[in-house]
Amino acid sequence: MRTFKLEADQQSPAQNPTNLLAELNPKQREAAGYGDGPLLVIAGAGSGKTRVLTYRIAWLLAQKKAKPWNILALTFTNKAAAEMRERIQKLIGDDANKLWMGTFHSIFARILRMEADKLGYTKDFSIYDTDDSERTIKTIVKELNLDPKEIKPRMLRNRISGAKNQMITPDEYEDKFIKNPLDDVTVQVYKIYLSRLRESNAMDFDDLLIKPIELFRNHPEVLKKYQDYFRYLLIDEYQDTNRAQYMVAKMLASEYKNITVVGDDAQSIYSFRGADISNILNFKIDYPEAVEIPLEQNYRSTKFILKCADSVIKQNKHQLDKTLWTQNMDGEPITLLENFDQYDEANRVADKLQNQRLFKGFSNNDFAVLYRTNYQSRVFEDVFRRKGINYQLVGSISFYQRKEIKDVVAYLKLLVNPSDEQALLRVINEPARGIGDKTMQTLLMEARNREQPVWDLLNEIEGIGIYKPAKKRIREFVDIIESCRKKLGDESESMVEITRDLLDKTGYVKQFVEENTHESLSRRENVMELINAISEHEKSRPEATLSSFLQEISLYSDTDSFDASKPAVTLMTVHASKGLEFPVVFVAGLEENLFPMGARNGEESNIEEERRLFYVAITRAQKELYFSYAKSRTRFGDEQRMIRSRFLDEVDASVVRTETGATIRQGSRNSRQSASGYNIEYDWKKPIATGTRKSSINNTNQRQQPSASYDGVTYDIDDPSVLRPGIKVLHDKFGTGKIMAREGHGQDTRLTVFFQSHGQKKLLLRMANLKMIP
DNA sequence: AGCCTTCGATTTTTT
DNA sequence: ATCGAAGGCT
Repeated sequence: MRTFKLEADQQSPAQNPTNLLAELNPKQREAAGYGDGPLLVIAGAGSGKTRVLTYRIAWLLAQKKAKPWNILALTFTNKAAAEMRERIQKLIGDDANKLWMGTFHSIFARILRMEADKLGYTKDFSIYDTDDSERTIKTIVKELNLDPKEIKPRMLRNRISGAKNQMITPDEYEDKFIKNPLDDVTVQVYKIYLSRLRESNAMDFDDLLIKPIELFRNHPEVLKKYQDYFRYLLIDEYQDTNRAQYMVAKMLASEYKNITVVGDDAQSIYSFRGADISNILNFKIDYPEAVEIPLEQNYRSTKFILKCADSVIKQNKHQLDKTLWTQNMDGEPITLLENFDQYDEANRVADKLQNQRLFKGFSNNDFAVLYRTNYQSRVFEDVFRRKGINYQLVGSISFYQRKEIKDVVAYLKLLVNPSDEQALLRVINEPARGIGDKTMQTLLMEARNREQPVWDLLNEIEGIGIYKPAKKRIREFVDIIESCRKKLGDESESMVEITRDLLDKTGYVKQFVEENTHESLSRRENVMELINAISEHEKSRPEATLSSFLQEISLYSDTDSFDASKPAVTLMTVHASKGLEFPVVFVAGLEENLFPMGARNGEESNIEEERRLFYVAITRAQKELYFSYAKSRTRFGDEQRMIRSRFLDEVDASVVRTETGATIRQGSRNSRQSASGYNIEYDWKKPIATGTRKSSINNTNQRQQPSASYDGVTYDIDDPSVLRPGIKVLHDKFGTGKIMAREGHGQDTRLTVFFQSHGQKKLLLRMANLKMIP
């Protein structure tokens, strides 16, 4: 948002470097134009953090302090990196393409590719995602004759990943942590897992951060090379770095100490994957000469939204004290939507949103619906589809996690990296070609005994005791892979052609065509889409290889696909929304055990992180903010009563209203309920802005068409889902009445209403033309 | 070996 | 409610 405007617009900053920082506020300018040495920028939500980073980079270049390739900027998502690069490009032009800018994972994957031989890897190493890691661990658990049902591979993976993140080796784990049999198993599996990865020429996500440290430690000359190369190091979202990221950054910066970190402790929401908030808190201890610059002016949100956010974060005990302020307007109060169930919730949000679009000139891409867990998106998708509201779903079931995509990718990984055992196991019998479980188990055992990669064994299966027909099939399989692999080195063969050839020979796509179901055809479509992606990668860069494609997609996340310019409502998790902003935000599912989640037995640290997450959600909003919760929700297939989130009791009640204008003051769900169980005690002294507007519209209607036997205030129903048992309504013919029951959804909603003068009536909502009475 | 049925978990959040 | 995995049957 450009709230700030100085005279800078008269001249493009790129044309006149001295004016480059003119459009920043004094604090921002101080940060962006800071000279050499460590710099800590504590940037509150919406305070122009990205702006500072982009201008700082542009400034460094303009001052000729560094060439573009001497600057390394690390972000948390590819999307953030791409956006920053784009912004810098606008300031300085195409030199922006030469900057080293990307996620920790992608940048270090690149470096590891270049230095792979020093670590005993080839540059074509595979990257294992969480799923690959878990499968590898499951294989190990089985080999140890343990029951994967008892010893859950997922749990082991979490433990091992946790250890790796904190850079605890198996030996150290053994020394420090063995207290029970489970720890024992963990160490055992951990050790085998590490060697299995190495044998497979594969790295998991954690390795991409740890291996550079190993590299730099064992090869000081390599470290020196990169220290000299990356003269300026900038790190975004520093509060979410884990131990390994912290270490690698420290190593790179130790020579010149030109390290700028930007972060906000209030927005630390990734501790579950090892993020360590003390990294940012201790920055000044690591670099005593560091200068700290706080950015506290918010340019994003209204005063009300900011006040709300502030009241939330103030509940946290372990939080740096800071207060954001803004010159923006007060704005509208925040509205709380109270709903029956998740369908009611989605419908209500949809109606509100359409209303806002109609009456306030918002468009679809001004809206975001944020929720705690991905599965909540389903209902919204359903309802939005039915109502014809365009939406874009961010995250959730990732394209690259679909089975058919993972299969094809595994084929490609196997081509590029023959040692990739996980890929081999995945595709050797996909589609089914008669190489079954028994055969593979035998081969795996034999491979372990001979300490040989399984793939090597496939070429010499003669002496191994396996089912005869399987041998022939294995030979056929090996032939296919090797014939395709040969083409890899051939300049005249395009990546797309090789892939097509592979899919042709293996019959992978044919199976979908033959099956000819809705499902299988969609799978086929997905595979075609993957081929498109390969084609595009191939065209994008002359030096592109299958290997570079695979590495790129391994680190691609679906949040990267978010497109702010799409004319669609955005649906995503709060986590995915970090760093983004929307004019109108709906925070859905504000219920105990959902948001906050996992708050059993009062683990305070956990709750504090949930609260920070809530804070992140609130601070995404620029102009209007809605909270919503459902009293009942279907989870695991059955209905559950939900209690509204404690967060709703914590927010500053002076800036939040229910849509009928009631306060949401604390304790209302215990002491202020009507007999029907709904809060119908209103505070009309402070009607919310939208309510006032609605009632004035309603008043004009009333004048044209006086209602039966009632002359009090009535309210138009802009959203039918407020009509619930206990609510008083006015009917044109029957006069005043009280809703007794409600059934059906949408167009079909029927209400049972008891009218004082006409008795009980059943009405079809869309025909009844009801008004609401306070 | 491959299909079919049953059973169980799944719903944190992500590179 | 929906999905994948394990186990039993052909």
